[in-house]
Amino acid sequence: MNIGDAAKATGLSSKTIRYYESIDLIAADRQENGYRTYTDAHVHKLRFVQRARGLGFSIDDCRALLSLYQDKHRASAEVKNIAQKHLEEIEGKIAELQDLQQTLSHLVEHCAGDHRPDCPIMDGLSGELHEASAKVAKLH
Amino acid sequence: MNIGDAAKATGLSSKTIRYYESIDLIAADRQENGYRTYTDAHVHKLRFVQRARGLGFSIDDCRALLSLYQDKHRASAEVKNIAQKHLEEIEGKIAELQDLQQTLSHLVEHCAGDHRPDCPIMDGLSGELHEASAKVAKLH
DNA sequence: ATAAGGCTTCCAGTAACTGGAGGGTCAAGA
DNA sequence: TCTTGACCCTCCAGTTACTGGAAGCCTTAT
Repeated sequence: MNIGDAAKATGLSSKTIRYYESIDLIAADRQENGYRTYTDAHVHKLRFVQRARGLGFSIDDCRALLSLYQDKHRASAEVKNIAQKHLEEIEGKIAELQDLQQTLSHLVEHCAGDHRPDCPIMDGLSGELHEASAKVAKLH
Repeated sequence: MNIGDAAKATGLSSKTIRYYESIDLIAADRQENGYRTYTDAHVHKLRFVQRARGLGFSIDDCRALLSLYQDKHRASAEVKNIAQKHLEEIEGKIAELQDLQQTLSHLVEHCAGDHRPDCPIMDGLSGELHEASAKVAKLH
């Protein structure tokens, strides 16, 4: 199977597959003409990484997960540990974004959005943001 | 005021302030010895950008906001438009992350995390993820 | 005189690709 | 047989918003 077929089979782009090889994540065999060749085993690994990336795991996490994937004697605790950390990062990011969302939506709601220059968003950005946030915080 | 003092006054690092100058975001005056000089007006602009960045606005958004900040005849609609778009992006990201969080926490909860190799997380990554997601979706 | 600190510029690296240039390879149709 | 189009190859640059570090000047205090 050439790289284009592997790409179709995995949902990754050829570029991305070459990139993964360049960072020693997933190696491919080569034909005489220099073309990369992919077996079913290669495709399974690529799909594995594609799914892990889709869940937001970093390439480094993928590297670790891939090595556990191929380790018959792995402890599920190692896998869980990686996933748990990633989950906590995601939860942290959600909390951060929700904070921003609170502050921003408050500002946006109070902006007339017309031809006049007066603007609570600008007021917030030019120095009254903490006060605004404090007000929002009080409401909850 | 030298760059170090401007840094302390704004909460930005000297490096970052120099970077903002290098991308033509906020220019500084120069002394005879080549040192940058900052006035109160400079510091206000720097703080403005620092707050906007803190709310997650991109540098390009900051550029636009800064120009509106200095425009006495701006229409608040322009500001609101930028903020609204940004807010929508944030809400989109929150939704994405919550999706990941659902799927991941489901997988993590069902992993024993012991010495044995059996692992629902690995199962998910190696091909049963969609089924797992579907199950999670059904629960809600 | 020298040492400590602050200032300067410039280069490289970060994460994970993506786009594009320039150029081989292969199979099918005229 | 030639050519066309669809592949494939490598290498370089660009993306975001900085951050770290090297090499070297300026200033102030001891």
